[in-house]
Amino acid sequence: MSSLQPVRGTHDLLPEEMRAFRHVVETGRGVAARYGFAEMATPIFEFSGVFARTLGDTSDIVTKEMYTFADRKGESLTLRPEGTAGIARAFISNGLANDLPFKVFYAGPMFRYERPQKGRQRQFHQIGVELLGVSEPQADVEVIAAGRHIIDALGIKGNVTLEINTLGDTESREAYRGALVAFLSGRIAELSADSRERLERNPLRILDSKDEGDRAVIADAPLLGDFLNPASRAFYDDLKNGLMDIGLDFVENPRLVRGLDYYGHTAFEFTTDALGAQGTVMAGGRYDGLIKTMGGPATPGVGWAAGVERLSMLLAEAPAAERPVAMIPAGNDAVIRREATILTERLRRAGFCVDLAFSGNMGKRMKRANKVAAKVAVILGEDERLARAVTLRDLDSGEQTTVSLDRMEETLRGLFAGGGDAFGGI
RNA sequence: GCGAGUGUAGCUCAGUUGGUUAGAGCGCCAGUUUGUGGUACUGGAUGUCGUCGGUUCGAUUCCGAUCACUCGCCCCA
Repeated sequence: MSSLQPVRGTHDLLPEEMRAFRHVVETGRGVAARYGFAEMATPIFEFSGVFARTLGDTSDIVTKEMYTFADRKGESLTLRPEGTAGIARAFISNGLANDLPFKVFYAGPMFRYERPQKGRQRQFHQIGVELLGVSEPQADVEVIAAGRHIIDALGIKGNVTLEINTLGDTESREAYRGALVAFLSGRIAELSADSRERLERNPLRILDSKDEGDRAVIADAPLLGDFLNPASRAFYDDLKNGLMDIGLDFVENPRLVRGLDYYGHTAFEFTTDALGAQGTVMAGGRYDGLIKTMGGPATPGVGWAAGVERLSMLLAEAPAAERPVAMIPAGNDAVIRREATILTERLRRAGFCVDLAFSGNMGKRMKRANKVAAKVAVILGEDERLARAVTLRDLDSGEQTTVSLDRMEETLRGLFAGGGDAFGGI
């Protein structure tokens, strides 16, 4: 094993893995486009304030997981830990509030200084959508439907469940927060050390604790549902009805909360039991206060992000690479080699994916053709050259025939189209 | 950040109760077949036994540290 290691929590994407990875991103991009989300990209680093202010200073991401550094001018920059803040910043920077709704899809690397585990890396990749400018719950329904559609289109292994909850509007949430803190303070002795700390910082998160003692206490805790004001309750009901109208199954999870401070109303997660502790595959919610908090015009928003690595690990089957044509010069004669290069380029210009065997005897070159899963071998030797022809061998059936050069592309297309009698009429 | 486990060939793993030349399967390379692949057969190469240090006559094996990964917590995608 080499001493040249990649940085902790980072990984190389070798071609085979990359195919699965790209399939996830391309499927996401394609499905999102059907829902009207146009792709955009923001820089992978921003001024640190973009994240520090928007994610909230109680979130773990801001308090201990950011890759922050000073550039040569002493400016504090941060590698983006998630995508929404950058999109929101771009939305404001570019004055996009005049053209609502604003619907975007994005894909790219994110960075968090965390302890790596399966499905949890320091550099990972997300795809995500954001829908800004619509305060009606139909927007939430559309965003969630796009997410479900992508997961279905990918053919994810195992069961992926949609869990939803409402955090209510600010008024409801503050009322609940007060009640919850009062309740938990009364039973603080029963709480885990982690949760005691969270009581001040982010009490809602205690609801999500995996500690058994905590869970016993939480079972008796007041429910957020009982603190929703009429508007918040109506919003949540509309969301649920909207999901049911289009046949999206969901499970209500009153303990589902969000780690980031900017969320309100809708919170949702798509989870699987196939990834151990990292079961969340896609998550999001509504963030009506975010744009204003960042200094932009008050604009509601809703969106989600999904982990590309997590999704690609769950891919039922990664798409196979395209089957090439193998160009096989017979022998090492300089004239044949030149001719092979010319024909290879000609086929590529004609749209074929061509693997040119550079060296070795014929057997070796054929083996290579087999290894790259070529569909057809184009054999070019002295006989063919003199006849201004090539021999085409179907590597699946073993049938081969010699065709004149001006029929090469046509015959190849026939073979790729799967026509059994592609050699017919030659 | 906390607790635990693992680290031997490109991959999956066996092994040495501390002893001189470290193994298998898969893969890779070559040959049987110098104008024909997949199957089969034959042969071959490859390791600072993660890294550094300690104990020892001697360490891949024992001890310590360190790095990486894995599992749980935390957090989240």
